[in-house]
Amino acid sequence: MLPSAAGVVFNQLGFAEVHEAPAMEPSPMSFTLHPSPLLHHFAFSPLALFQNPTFAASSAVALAGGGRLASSSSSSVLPLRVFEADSPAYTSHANQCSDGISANEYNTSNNITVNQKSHRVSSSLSVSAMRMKKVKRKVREPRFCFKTMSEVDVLDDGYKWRKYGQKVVKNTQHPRSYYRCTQDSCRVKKRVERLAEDPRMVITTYEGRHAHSPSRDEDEHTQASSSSKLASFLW
DNA sequence: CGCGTTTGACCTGCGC
DNA sequence: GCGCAGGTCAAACGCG
Repeated sequence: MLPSAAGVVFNQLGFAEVHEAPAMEPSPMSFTLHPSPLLHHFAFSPLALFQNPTFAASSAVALAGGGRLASSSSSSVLPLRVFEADSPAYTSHANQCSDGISANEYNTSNNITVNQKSHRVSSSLSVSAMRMKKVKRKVREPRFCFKTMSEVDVLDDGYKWRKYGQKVVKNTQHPRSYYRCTQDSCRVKKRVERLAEDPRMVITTYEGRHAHSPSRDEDEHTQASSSSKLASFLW
C-alpha cells in the first residue's frame, strides 16, 4: 500500500481506496465527485454508487473509474485513474479485477503474457499486440471495474439487471455471476465476484455503456433532492 | 402470469 | 486435435 492523501491509499493494484477513519465505524461517508469528460464512457456513474446507502456503508471503497473523487471531510481532491479499453493500464486493472490475478502474481514485465492469456475475458489486448498476433478479435465495449467491501454481492447502481449466468471460476471459492441490463436496446453487462484473497471484497466489472437513464422508478417521482439532480447531470 | 433466478449444456478461444 | 476454462444460452423453476 502506498500512502497518499489522508484516508486514501493506492493499493498494489493501483486502485484508489477510500477508508473511513476509524475503519470500524459503519457511518456512511459522503463524497463529491467532480465530473470528468471521460465519465460518459462508462456504464454507470460512480457518484450514484456513493449516494447509494448500501455502497456508502462500505468501510472501504476502491474505484477504477473516471472523474475525481473528493472526500467531504477534507478539501483534498483525489484524482482517480481513468482507463481506456485498449490501454495497457486498463488492461492490467481489468485483468486483475475480472480474472482474480493477485498483485503478487502481476507485474508490468509480464503484461503481455497476462493479456494474451486472458484476452478473451478482458478483451483489452492492445491494438498493436493484436496486430502482432494477426488475429481478428471482436471489438468489445469499454470496461472498467471496481471493488467494494460489502456483504451483499449486487450493489444497487440505479439500473435494473437480470442475471443470465453463474460460473465457478478456477481457484476461487466463490462463483462469478453474470448480469445484463434489462433494458431492451441496452447491451451493458456486468460481472460480480468476490475476491479470493478477501471474500469481504466484491469485484464488479462493467462492460459497455448504457444508452438510457437509470430505471429507478418510484424514487424519481418521490425524490426531488439536489443529489438526484446532480446524479442525473452526471448520467 | 410475468419476471427474475438457477443451473446444466453448449460455444468459443487459447495453450499444449 | 484435444482439453480446459470462461462466457452464454435456455429450459425449468420460484416468487409476488
